[in-house]
Amino acid sequence: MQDVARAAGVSPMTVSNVVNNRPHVRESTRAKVLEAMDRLGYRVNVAARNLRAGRTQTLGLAVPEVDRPYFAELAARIIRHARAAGYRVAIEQTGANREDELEAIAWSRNSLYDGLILSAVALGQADRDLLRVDFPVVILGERIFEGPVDHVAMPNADGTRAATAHLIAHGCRRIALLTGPDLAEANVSSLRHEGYLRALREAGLPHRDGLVLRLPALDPEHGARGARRLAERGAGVDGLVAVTDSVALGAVRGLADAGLRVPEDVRVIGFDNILAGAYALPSLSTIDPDNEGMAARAVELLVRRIRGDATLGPPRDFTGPFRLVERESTAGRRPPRRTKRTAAPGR
Amino acid sequence: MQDVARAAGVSPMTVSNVVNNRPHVRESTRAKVLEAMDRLGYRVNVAARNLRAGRTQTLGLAVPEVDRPYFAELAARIIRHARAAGYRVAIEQTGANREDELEAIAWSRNSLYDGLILSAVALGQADRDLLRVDFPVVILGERIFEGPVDHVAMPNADGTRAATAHLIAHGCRRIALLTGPDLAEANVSSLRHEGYLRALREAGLPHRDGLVLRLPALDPEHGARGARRLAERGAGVDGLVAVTDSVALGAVRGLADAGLRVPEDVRVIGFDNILAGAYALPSLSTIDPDNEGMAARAVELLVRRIRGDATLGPPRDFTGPFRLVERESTAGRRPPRRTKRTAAPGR
DNA sequence: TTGAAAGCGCTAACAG
DNA sequence: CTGTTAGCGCTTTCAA
Repeated sequence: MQDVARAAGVSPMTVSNVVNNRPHVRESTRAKVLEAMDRLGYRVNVAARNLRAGRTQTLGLAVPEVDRPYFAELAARIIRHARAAGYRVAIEQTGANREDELEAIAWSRNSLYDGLILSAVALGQADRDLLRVDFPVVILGERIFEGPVDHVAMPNADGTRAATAHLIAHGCRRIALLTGPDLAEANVSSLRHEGYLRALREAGLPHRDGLVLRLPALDPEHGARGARRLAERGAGVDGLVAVTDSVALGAVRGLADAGLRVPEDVRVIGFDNILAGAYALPSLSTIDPDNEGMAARAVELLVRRIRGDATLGPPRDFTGPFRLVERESTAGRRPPRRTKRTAAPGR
Repeated sequence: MQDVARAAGVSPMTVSNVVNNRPHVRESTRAKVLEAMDRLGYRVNVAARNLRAGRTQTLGLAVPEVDRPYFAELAARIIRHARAAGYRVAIEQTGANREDELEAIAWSRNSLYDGLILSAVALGQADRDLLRVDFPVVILGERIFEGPVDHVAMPNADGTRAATAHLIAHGCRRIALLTGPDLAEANVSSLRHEGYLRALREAGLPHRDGLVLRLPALDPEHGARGARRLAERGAGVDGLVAVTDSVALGAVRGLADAGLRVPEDVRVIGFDNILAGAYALPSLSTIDPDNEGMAARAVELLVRRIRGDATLGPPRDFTGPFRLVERESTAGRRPPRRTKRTAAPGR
């Protein structure tokens, strides 16, 4: 910048003003500076700017794994909204473990990001105090009640309850649940598990322990394996709720491997409404937790906290609406009439 | 840091040495400093460190869209390898357009990242000179011949050629191609298109214009739409090559919508070996371009360039091997007996 | 083993 | 409209 200033015959300050499109620069001066910048191939040093300005115009986004479709789609949405608000997004991968989630917060505070959106899956009630930081953080997806930071939560229990009730309404009586590891903390798996139990209770159906499988990871591989195990046990399952769509898609596969058809033999429903579910065969029924709205709200909240918006008040919990998306995997024995969607629902 | 130094009764330099785990610090001093850091809740300011050190220990990764499974999986791999080499990764989204890809390079040079891995889809031969920058860049996926930077390329043409030959070997005679927009530049779509044509030629099969569909985007939605269009045309297609797995999965769906079964009526093969293909129904045959090897090599190359490794020589092109992964979508008329194995991912 | 001095490149605040 | 001054927090260099 010094060099550009010298070359253009102005002060570094004026160069700075031009670089940042600030007003009060005469057109002729601006032109001179731009010419010099161009000639010398000048590029701002963002590190210096960040240091001086004390902010980076960058939001951190910490997710368990970038290659799980739900989080990949979430990241794309967050990036879109952040960009619209003038921020870039840096993605951190936490591997779904508590230490890395806390580490993500610690790192973020090292003046790397102006704020952090944390898609927490391993943090729980007990970590409340660790979140008591003087740094804008929004927790996404989880519900750590009364936490010291803003939350954009999913209707986990209500969603799974609706999903389970949907299967019951379609005549299923022996409904299995594929869920995740059983941590002490309330998390996606336990909350969704709860919704499943509630729906059974409300319908007066017995809860059978053998129909609940806890998978070590929420991905298609474990979904397929779990579904196969259920089928091989001969539990007579006629409905299956998976706590995520990734698991549900794997489960459909696993059932097919065991010779069971979806939805004829077993109806399957997931949670998340990932894109792949709409194009799967059969297409996957699911709970849509208003992903777009959650992303928009998380970014909006975070940006307002960063800007010190006083009208926000103390940290709050937001839980959005959900919508049951009915597709082929839970369709009636006879496929619906709308020819386009009904072709080859089985296999 | 000043504060910590004062509190511990040492100089800032000593604090710095402790923070960075440098040797030559007496144990008792280290303990004193750590205690003070802890008590004051000290956090390094990475912006300042970056400015002073002139490097950020961060690699940029520019991909068209983070939520396309191929790129999401690529990102996860790059992050893993980078972390092993002591770097973090910041992901940029280019939206698959030329301006943003060039912009990614420009931004990266603003002392934000130490190097950039660019998964270029819109840059071509004509942009060679724009890549002539004094900054470590590795291009991934594309093949801009004789470019001024390192390339880790995919065996695009050879892969699609093998995929097409595979269909021919299975008796397909009217093989369609679902490819991407037809840019002037050589890109994924055009290179894979070329491989398809070569295989037809080598088998003495006629090339029919009506069997090649150029989709506006390489996603399941357009894949499904394209496949439906082909089916409705009554082109009598018995095989289908898609330039990516995402398109192929959509195509299977579209064919089903049109009442065609895969593989019985139409055999389908994709390219990329994304995870979802292994768990789809039917599981998707595909070309595996050694994704793991490509990611490892890209990171290794970039890191060596950053470190100024002189043994590397001038920029080079690397093209890895590929492997045809045969799954249900191209299986013989009778599905194979080994149901278990077909679901196993070819990772 | 520790410390002092200097400056990375930029911009806020104010002066001209 | 443009320039001067000062310093963000850290680390490289060299001396003690």
